[in-house]
Amino acid sequence: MSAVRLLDELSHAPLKSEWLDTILKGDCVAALDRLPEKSVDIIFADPPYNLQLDGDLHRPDQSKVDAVDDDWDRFESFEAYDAFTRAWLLAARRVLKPSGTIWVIGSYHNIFRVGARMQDLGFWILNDIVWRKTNPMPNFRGRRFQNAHETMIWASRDQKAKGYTFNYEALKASNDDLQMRSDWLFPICTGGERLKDENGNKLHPTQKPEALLARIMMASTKPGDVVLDPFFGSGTTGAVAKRLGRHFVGIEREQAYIDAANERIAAVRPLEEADLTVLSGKRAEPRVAFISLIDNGLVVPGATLYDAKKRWAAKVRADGTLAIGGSAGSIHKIGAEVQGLDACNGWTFWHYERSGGLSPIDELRRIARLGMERAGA
Amino acid sequence: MSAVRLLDELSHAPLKSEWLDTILKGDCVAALDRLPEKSVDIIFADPPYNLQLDGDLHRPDQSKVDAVDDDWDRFESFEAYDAFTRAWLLAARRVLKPSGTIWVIGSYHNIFRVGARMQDLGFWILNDIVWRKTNPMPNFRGRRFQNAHETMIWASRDQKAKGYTFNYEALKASNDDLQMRSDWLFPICTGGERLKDENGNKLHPTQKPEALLARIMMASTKPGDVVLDPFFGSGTTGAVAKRLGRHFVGIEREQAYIDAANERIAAVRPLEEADLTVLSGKRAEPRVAFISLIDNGLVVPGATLYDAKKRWAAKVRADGTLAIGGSAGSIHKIGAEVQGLDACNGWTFWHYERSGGLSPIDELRRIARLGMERAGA
DNA sequence: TCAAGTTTTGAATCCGCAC
DNA sequence: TGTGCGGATTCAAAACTTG
Repeated sequence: MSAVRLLDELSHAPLKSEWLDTILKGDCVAALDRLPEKSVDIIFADPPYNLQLDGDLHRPDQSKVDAVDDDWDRFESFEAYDAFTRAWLLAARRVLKPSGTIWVIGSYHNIFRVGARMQDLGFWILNDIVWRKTNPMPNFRGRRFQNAHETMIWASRDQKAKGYTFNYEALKASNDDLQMRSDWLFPICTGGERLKDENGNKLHPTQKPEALLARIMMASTKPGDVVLDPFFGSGTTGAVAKRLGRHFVGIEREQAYIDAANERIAAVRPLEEADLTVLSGKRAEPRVAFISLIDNGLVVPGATLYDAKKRWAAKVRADGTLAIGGSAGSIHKIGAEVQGLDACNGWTFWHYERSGGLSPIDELRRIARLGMERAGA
Repeated sequence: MSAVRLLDELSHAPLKSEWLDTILKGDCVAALDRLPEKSVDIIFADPPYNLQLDGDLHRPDQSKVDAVDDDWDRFESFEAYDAFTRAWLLAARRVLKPSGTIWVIGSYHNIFRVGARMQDLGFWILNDIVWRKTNPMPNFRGRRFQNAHETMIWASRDQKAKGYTFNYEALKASNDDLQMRSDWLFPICTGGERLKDENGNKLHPTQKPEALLARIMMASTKPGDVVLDPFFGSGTTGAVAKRLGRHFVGIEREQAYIDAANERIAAVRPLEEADLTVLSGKRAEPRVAFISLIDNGLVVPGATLYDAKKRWAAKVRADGTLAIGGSAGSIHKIGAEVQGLDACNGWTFWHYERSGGLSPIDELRRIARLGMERAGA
């Protein structure tokens, strides 16, 4: 693999072959237009999400949330965002080989608009993939569900496109011999992997985890393929491509990001060819919510639960809380309350009645887990 | 809850009040237009997915997969599907209360188009929710990832809409005291829950699991609310609404589905009202003004309040304000000021001296609330 | 040097009533 | 319809501090 080079941002001439494994500086569409048509095997795009944030958000401890308020994420309107999306998708499509595929990541703020534009332009959606975050930011005001995932769209160039790369067998082998599902579980990018600036602050507000890109490339590219990233940012795509023996092309406007990405990629050591076969994903231990026992029919609303000695009896409500006397709350809260303790494991404290007598609801949790494990919860 | 009734499909006159807990037969938009505006609390919509299936799909054992190939799932083009989507969303929006919310479920075939149209019409997305299936159909050809989830969009009527129902505390209590995430795990609808026709075949190709609808209603409705489902199908929404003490309105074109849904809903026994109580948090507690503690004699003018570590001491004045140094104001303002913060909860920050040491004035608020309850305030 | 406790932080469309 | 303000609200993991 050749060294990382930086191309002249002022030129508009078509590029020859020296663009492989380099970062093109400049506007996304202009840079794409300089690349030869049908020249890249896959595209990974992490475009601005158009978050439309309004005012500050504080945590319960009054600290301020460091929001994404960069200029590049501000658009006048949905129409402006749509026009931007259409333009870069069109330019990207020209560059993509007929058998190539494209990945686009987004959140609910933008992904629906992006997906609709992709379909309008003739891209053929193969899957939507959910990146479930192990450690998402909470919802601090308690007014919505915790936004715990992002969505990726995987599409071929058009409906009739054949021969795209999908390493089905390798993915299956890496997933306990089960075919890989459309929901993936990864932590967000933190720790040593997260690039920092000279002040120790995060260099880029939306750096993606390398594991995510590795899964994508292992699934939909072959060694030696060319991966294009039109919103290169901190260069995760380039770092993973180099490590996995793929070529990359990045496009990025900001010099600070380009410099950091070049340095980052230069430090990457490619894997030995023999190690490129299978990369395994991480599994999390399944957590069972009490309400899922109700969902599964293992517990019925209105049922009574007891402690082991039947000193207390509490009623299950449809919302998944327990009620006893005047108070209601989670199985843990109510268990603690009746005992006058600060904390209590409701799973082992509360019991349900069955033929032989009382059994802890933890048994029901075990049963529920059997179903969840199949889903890799 | 009144019995299920079937309304005349030919009439176009506006409906009076007899539409509650009934299924309206006919075209979705025409039926919506007959309902009063701003009359339903939430909408759950499971529109046609526009699957665009092309030819038959066979399992490895050569058996044919029973695909969704009904007429109602066929559209000429994306444009036709968009027009259909826009029309029913617009009609649904008129019927929704200003503080109401809407849920729409779909797959990658249609959800991006639906989501974009929703944004175009002014709906404000609150979350996208991923339904992860424990038992999805495998991908038989091994050319894509196993399509193991569907996506739901939860949105308010418009950006400024306030006061929508979200039972945050109940959801959290039912989930091991962790806030509910945007990825949910449920099995697909099978077994006894799945409606069968006279030949023992599935009655409806896309019957949704009741647990999914129960989670939705427990999250975003109160008992007695009205739930509208403009694509009623086999009536899952009605069955769950009745069981959970909510009203429903269904719209459906096919008589066979209407008949099956009516029969199904008639067999549902509602839960006891006591089991339907929704856990509410501090936000729902009655307001207590700090000065009422003085009125009640729980705090005496001239008393000194401290923070937990006695770093600051402030004096209570007869008008219900706190004074410290040169400044005076509410318990919250002064608490924030001494800490140099923008905001502060004075009830938990300030403490009063008693025999055992310091106690937060929030304790006094609780005592005051008990008095208010006795007085029926 | 290690263990234990504390602080920090991450793509966030994050309030509702009274006046 | 806008403005003011009371006061409610967080999970996982890394980084940092203390013993």
